[in-house]
Order: sequence, then C-alpha cells, then structure tokens
Amino acid sequence: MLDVLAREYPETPSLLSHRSPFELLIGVILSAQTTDEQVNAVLPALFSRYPGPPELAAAVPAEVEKIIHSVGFFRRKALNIIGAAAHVRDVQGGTIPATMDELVRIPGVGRKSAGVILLHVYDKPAIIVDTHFGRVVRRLGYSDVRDPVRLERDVAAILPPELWNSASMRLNYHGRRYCFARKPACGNCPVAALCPSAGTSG
DNA sequence: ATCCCGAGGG
DNA sequence: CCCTCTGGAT
Repeated sequence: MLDVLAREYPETPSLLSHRSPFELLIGVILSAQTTDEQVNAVLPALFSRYPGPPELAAAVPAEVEKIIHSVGFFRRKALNIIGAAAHVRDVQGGTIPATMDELVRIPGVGRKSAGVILLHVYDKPAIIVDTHFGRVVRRLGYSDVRDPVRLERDVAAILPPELWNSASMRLNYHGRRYCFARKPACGNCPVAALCPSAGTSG
C-alpha cells in the first residue's frame, strides 16, 4: 500500500525548490519547526544582505537574528546558518556536499534536512523520515519503531529506490493533511479502509 | 493550557 | 533515553 500512496498522491511542490543550492541549504535550516511560507517571507531580505557563503559566514549574529526573527528558534538558527556558511566555505570549498554523511556535519542540518537537500539539489533517491512520514508508516503497519534510521531501513526493504522520493513527499503530505498525531481525520482519509489503525488514533 | 514539529546536547 | 528552544494550532 505504501507504493499506492507514493504513486497516487498529488505532487506537493516545495516553495524552496527553485532556489540555488546555497539558498536551499539556508532555507532548509531555517525551515525546521516552521512553515515554508514563514521562511520564504524572510529569505529576500536575508540573501539581499548576505548573497553567498562568504558574506553570511562573516555576519554578525544579532543582525541575522533581526532578519529571521519571525521564523522562531532565531538565536540558534542565526548561529546555525552562519556556521553552515562557514562550513561550506572552509570544509567543502564553497559547494554544498552531495552525501548524507557530509550533509549532517553542517550545523543545523539533521537527517531530515539532509534528505531534502539530496532530493531537491541532487535528485538523489532519499527516504526523508520526518515525524509525519514515520507516523503514517507506523499506523499503516509497515514499521513499529520510532528511530528514524531503523524506520528508514524498514521502508527501504519495501519500496524500490525509484519510489523513495515520491513516497517521502506524499506520505509527508498525507500525514499533514489527514493523519494527524493527536486526532487523525480517518473520515477524510482516502486509505482508511485499508489502514489497520483507522479510528483508533494510535 | 497543552501539543506539535527538527536539531542538538546531556 | 531525557530535555530545550519558538511560534502556531487547537
């Protein structure tokens, strides 16, 4: 059934996907725990003031905090994006790395953000396990673990790599639209009839 | 008032 | 495992 969901759900275009690799990296870091709309609202001012890694790496944190204040977590995010700019400049020669291992060494980039970069910058197959994706997979009965690495292994054993990206995007979309953590909208869910957890809110 | 999300640190 | 950090949703 995971492959059915991966194939038949609507595309959910990322508001960040048309930007340069550097801009996408910074946007992804700012997107943690926030909406793409909130992030997009601050990016023009941010990139106008700090067009690339050298400028952002040299930024004064308090100045960055003012610009990104509305995205939340602004203190750590300001330090993270400045640190990320310094990291790609000093460790990666100014380019955004293309592997999970390298990406997660960038300040503010965890496995979820790294997966988004692999998908949107490099078109690499990636299973992007965020809490929405994991919750849908567990409720459908395809995994029973919380650990993202082990849950990713369970999904990789079921889905061929050519479906990983669409499954990531569409199961995330499904989780956000119907499969709520607290009170899932099973009455509106298109696969409730096939879901072992339908109506149980478990 | 409480929960929800991702990253990072203890 | 535990917890913090913001803002938005309920």
